[in-house]
Amino acid sequence: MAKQIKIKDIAAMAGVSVGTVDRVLHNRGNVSERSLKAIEQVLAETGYKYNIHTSAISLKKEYNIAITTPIAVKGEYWGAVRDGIMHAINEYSDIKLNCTFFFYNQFDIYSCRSSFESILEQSPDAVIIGPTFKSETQRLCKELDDKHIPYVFVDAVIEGTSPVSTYSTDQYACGQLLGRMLDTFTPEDSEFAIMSSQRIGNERSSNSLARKKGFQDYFRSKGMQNRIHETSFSVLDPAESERKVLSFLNENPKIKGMAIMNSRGYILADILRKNGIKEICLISFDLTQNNIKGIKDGTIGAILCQRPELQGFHALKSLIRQLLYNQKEETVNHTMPIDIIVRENLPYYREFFEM
Amino acid sequence: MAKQIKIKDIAAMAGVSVGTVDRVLHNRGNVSERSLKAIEQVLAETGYKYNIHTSAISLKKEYNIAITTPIAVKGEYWGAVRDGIMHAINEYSDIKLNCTFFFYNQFDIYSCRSSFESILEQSPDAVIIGPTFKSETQRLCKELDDKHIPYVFVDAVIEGTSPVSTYSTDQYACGQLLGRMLDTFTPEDSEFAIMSSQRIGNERSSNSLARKKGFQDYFRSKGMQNRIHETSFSVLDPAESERKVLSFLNENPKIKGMAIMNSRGYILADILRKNGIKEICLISFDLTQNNIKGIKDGTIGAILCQRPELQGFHALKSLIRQLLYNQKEETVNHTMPIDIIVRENLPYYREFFEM
DNA sequence: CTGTTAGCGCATTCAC
DNA sequence: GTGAATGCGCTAACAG
Repeated sequence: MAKQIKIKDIAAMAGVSVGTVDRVLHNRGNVSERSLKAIEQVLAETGYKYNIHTSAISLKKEYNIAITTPIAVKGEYWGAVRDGIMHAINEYSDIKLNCTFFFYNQFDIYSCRSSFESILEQSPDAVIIGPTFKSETQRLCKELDDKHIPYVFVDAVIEGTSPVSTYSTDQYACGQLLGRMLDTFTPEDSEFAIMSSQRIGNERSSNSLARKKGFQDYFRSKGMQNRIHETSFSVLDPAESERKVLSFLNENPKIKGMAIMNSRGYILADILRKNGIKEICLISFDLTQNNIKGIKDGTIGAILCQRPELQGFHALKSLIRQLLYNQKEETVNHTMPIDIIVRENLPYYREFFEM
Repeated sequence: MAKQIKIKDIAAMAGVSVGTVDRVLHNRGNVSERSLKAIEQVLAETGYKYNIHTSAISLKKEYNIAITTPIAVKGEYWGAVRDGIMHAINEYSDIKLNCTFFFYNQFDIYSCRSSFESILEQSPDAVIIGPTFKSETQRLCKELDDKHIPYVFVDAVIEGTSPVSTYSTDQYACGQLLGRMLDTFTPEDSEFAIMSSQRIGNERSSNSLARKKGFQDYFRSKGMQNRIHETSFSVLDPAESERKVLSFLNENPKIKGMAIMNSRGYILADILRKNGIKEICLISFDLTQNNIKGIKDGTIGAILCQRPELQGFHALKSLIRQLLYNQKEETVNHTMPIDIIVRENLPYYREFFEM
C-alpha cells in the first residue's frame, strides 16, 4: 500500500509552502506563474486529491442543501429515496449539511411551483431534484444555473438542464424487461394486458410512457403486438375498478399476463385476490409495502425495482463531492440496475442498498 | 438539522474535560466512578458517536489488514469481491490501512493452509476471510480468537467461529429461486437437469450443496421431484464434456431447463451455442465475463448473483468500524440480495454496488 | 484521577 | 506572492 500523500508532501516536492498549494487546489489565485506550474506538475504526477473529511472539519462552512421531490411516504418510492438521502447525511455527518426538504404534490403543479419558489428564495448551496413537471423543472434549473447553484436529478432526467449528475433508470429498458418477464412467465399462447391507472389531474408521467413504449416494442419485435390489450382503472374508486377489470378479463379470457407501468399493481392484486384469480401473472413496479404483500401471497408475480435508496444516497454523495471539490465536470448520468424481485428473493432486498 | 455534537460539548455537559470524556469513550480507565456515571449519562442521552474520520487523522496508528480468499481473477467472482474491497480502501483513504492479500487455490488445501499460516505469522490487526475449507478455517479462527484479532467472513459462513460480522447469501434460497425461475421460464411439462461440474481435487463446495438442496426442495414442494435429472461434466476436458452433455440431452429429450449450482454455466453455454440448441433454458450463477457473453447471445437464460463487490466493500467497512470503535458486539449476519439478471437488465448491473 | 496541550491533515488569515 | 500561524474534532502523552 503506497502511503497516502499529503499537502505537506506536495508543497515539499514543488518547493513551496502548504499555503500556496492550497491556493492552487482551490484556485483562489494570487499565485505566481512559476509556482502554479510547479505545483500543477506535482499534482498531476501524484494524482493527489485532498481528503474530503479532513477538509470538511477544517472548513467551517455549512452547506444548505434543498431537496425537492414528490411527497415522501414511508414504504413508498419517494420514501425510499428519502431514506437513501438520510443514510448519506448520516454517513457524511462530519460535513455540515443543512438539508431542507421541499415536498410537493406530484398531481398538483401549483404545489410544485410553490416548492420551487421557496427553494429559490432560500438560495441554497445545492439542490436535489426529483422532477415531475417538465417546464416547471426547466424553469427552476435555469434560475439555478444563473446563480451557479449545482443540482442533481434523481429518478428522472429533464432535458435542457445541466445537472452535476443524474441518478435514474432506463425506463424504456424497464418496459422491455417487463415484456420479457411477462412473456416467459406465462404459457405459450397467452395474451397480455396493459393496465393504466387513472387519477384526476394525472398528467401521464414520462416514466410510464417510456416503460410502455419499451413494453410494446418488446412484443412488436416478436411479432406479438396483436396479443396486447389495454384498459384503465380508477385509483380512487376501487369498487368501480373491480367491476371494470373483471369484465375486461371476462371479455379477454386468454389474458394471462398483466402489466402496469407504475407502482399501483397492488390495486389489481387486491382484485385478483378477492376474486380468487390465480392463473394471471401480474407484474408491477417498486418495492412498496402494498406490493410486497402481493408478492408474498402470490397475487403479484414479480416486481421491478430501481433502487430508489441508492439513487438518493448517491445524489447527496455526488453533491458533497461537487461542493467540496468544486470542480465543474461534465454531467455524469448514472443508470441504476433494474432489480427483479419475486417471492423467493424478496426477503433479502430489505436491508441493503448502500455504496 | 440538529447540529453535530462534539466531544467538547459532551465534556461541558458532563462537567469534565475532553480528556476524561476521551478516556471513557475508549475505555482507557483511570476515571472516577462519579465522572464515569456523568459522562455515560450524557453519552446515552445524546447518542454521541465520535467521528470516525477525525478520529483516524488524529490517531497515528496504522492498521494491518489481511485478506484471504480464493485467487481473485478479474471479471470472476473473487475478483469482484476484491474490487469491492479496493473500493472501500479508496473510500476510507484517510484511515491508514495496510491491506495484504493472501490468495489461495480453492482446489488445494495445502495452499490454503500455507496462506493461513502466513497470516498468523504477520499477526494482522484484522482479517477478511473468504472461506473454502471448513476445518482449516476453523483452525485459523480459533487462533485469531485467541489473539483477539477480529475477522469477518465474505461469501460463506463457517460454523463454530465468532466473526465480527458476515456478508453472505442464503444459498438455500438461491437454489429455491433457481428452481422457481427455471420452472416459470420453461413450458408446462418440461423436465430439468442439474449439471455438476467435476474437477480434480474438487471437494463439493457447501454453497453448491445448499443451492442444490434448495433447488430440489422447490420441485419437491410442487410434487415435481421426478422431473429432475442429474449428470456431471468435466471442467478440464471440453470435448469429453460436450459428448457427455449431448448424449445426456439426447436420452432425456423433455429436458427444457438446465441448472448449475456454480458459475460454470458458460461451459454449458458453449456447448448449447456450438450445437445450435435453442430450446433449453440454462441458468447459472455469478456475473462473470464468460457468463455475460452467454446472457448476451441468449445461450444463458438468466444469471443469479449475490453482489460480491458489495460483500467485499462492507466486509472492510465493518472491520474499520470494529477497529475504530472497538466495541465487541454480537456477530451480525448480513444476507445479501440475490439479483436476477437477464438480457434486458444486464447493461445496468456493471457500475453500481456501493453503500 | 484530571485537565491541559501538542499534533494529525487541511483551510485560511495575516504579516512579511 | 508567500509562508507562518491558528483552528477544526479528536487522541494521547504529560503535568499536576
